[in-house]
Amino acid sequence: MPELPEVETSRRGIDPHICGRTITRSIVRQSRLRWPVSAQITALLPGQTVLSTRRRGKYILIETTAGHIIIHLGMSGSVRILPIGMAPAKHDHVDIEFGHGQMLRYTDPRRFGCILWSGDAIDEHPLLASLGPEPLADEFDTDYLFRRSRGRRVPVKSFIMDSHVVVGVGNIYANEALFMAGIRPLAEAGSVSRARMARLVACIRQVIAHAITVGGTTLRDFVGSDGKPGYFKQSLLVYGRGGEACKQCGGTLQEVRLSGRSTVFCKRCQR
DNA sequence: AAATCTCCCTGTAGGC
DNA sequence: TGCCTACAGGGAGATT
Repeated sequence: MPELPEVETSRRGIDPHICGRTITRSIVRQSRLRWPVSAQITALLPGQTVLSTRRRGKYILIETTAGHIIIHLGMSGSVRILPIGMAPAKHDHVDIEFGHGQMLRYTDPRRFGCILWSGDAIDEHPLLASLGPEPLADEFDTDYLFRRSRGRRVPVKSFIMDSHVVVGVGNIYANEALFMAGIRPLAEAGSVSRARMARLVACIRQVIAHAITVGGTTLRDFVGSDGKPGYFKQSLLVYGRGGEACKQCGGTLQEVRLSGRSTVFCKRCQR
């Protein structure tokens, strides 16, 4: 699934192809995504010019002369730049065509993503307004995470996966970061010491930063990802390895379900 | 307020 | 081999 690094890689990939370009037409073949595709995508976009793109959490924000397009890739979504006229495949739900003969094509088999419109101040959009800091931003530090965690009895894994606490930490990275930090996923967030929170912050930043550096290779040509970028398999320490041997101590990795998410950890290495 | 549950959807893996 | 079912997962919104 597209994690934050893939989303950022996608944004960087489409940016030079659409910035400064004028939209000539939008085609919505399937409007039933996470939410219905906003009517403005077809009604308002033609004639507008793309001014810039940026990313907030896992949302791609495309600024146009009339407002912003908000795109989320869900867990199976992708965006590609293709020549206008290329026949759509089964899950190619939306095309945004440009005057220079290219189009932005949105594909999403499981339709957990969304394509929405915001005509007003984008930062005040309900989906974006209360998001936590970016994991690589300066404000995501030990003080911040420690302070936010006090009084919270939720498992620390759920805590760091809460986008209101910090954005972009998906299930894979949460499992990996907690293993790297030596913290049990089910520990109460509020009971994790400041020193251990410092390690957790460092590990989250490290795993995300690493994934961004290698993420570029998996999506470089913007052919749809199959959801399992190659770099994952080889570098995963715990995710998807329940029942297998811990790479650190050799013990058997435990696997439990935590709020519906597969959670893997080592009883010996994580306390 | 905080924690937990539900739901959206389909490709894939596993069982028989 | 082929069919059938269970499962995975981001994350908002409802519920407890």
